Amino acid sequence: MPDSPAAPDFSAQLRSAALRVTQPRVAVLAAVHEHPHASTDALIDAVRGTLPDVSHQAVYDSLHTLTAAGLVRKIQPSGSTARYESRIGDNHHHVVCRSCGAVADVDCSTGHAPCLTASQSHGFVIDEAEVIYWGLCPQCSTAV
Amino acid sequence: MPDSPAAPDFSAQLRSAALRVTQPRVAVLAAVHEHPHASTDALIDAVRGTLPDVSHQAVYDSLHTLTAAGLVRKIQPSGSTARYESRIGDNHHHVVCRSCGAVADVDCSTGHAPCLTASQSHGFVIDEAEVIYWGLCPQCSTAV
DNA sequence: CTCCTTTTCTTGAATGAGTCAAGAAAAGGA
DNA sequence: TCCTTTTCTTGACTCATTCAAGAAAAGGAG
Repeated sequence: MPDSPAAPDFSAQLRSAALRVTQPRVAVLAAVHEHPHASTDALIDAVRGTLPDVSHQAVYDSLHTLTAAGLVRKIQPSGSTARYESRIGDNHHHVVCRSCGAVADVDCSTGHAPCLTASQSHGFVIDEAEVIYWGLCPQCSTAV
Repeated sequence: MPDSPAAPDFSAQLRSAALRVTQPRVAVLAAVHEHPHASTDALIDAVRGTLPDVSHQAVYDSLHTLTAAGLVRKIQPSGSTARYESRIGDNHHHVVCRSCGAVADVDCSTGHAPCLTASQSHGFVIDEAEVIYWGLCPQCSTAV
């Protein structure tokens, strides 16, 4: 009996990724969905909202596992601790505020796996192009 | 009397940036030029090659100062510690090996401040687009 | 050239995100 | 329901980076 029809079925996501369904993992997955771009610390707090006694380690482990399984994506702009998001597989990018660290999503404008074409690859086999736009968020740029 | 005509004049660079010319700073600047994309740790070692008794703190301070002055650029791909390079002001990007962490430069292919155009800026005032290409370096991709 | 003020460097301790490790508990197939 | 494997808890630990206080060096003034 699904109690929240609108919410994605996290258990099913875990199962289809061949992962065991555990309370911490479901809670972490839910937290990442609820708080896009949240830091590990913020996620630990969020998870403890529903599961008061999870260890930080369980959250770290879950995040690693979920990231490895591709259910969650880890981003880590310079000067920031690790952040996670649930929007995956659509090759989108991020804008990061230099002042407050706020993060927002940006779709890939150029259309076709755009930035994936490096001018010289130096023999590297490239599989992903990560783009981070740096600047100031509305609040910080207004606060002169 | 310049003893190394080919080498950039680091003292002059410091002076024109209105920074005091100190041995640690000159040595750090030289080390960054000699070892592009080196980690802080590697730079500390390099600097101690010429200045055996510098404290790690002096190197950290110098790197901060030089970065703030724009004489050096800091890059920090996910999962890596801080790295520094002396190639600045030409808006180039990087390829990073997922396996060994090797870094190489990539010029901006699209020509005109390319990636600087985000599709939706969410009200952010964007001043820089940072691109990191992820993949495997020649050695790591060959070592099957 | 010498003095004085300011900036920078040394030394040593502290912070904090993230990891490691051993045993206890939970998941899920037999 | 039992058993094996995976995952979680607990608690210690690592390592890049930062903080802080005093000592030393830089460089302009005289």
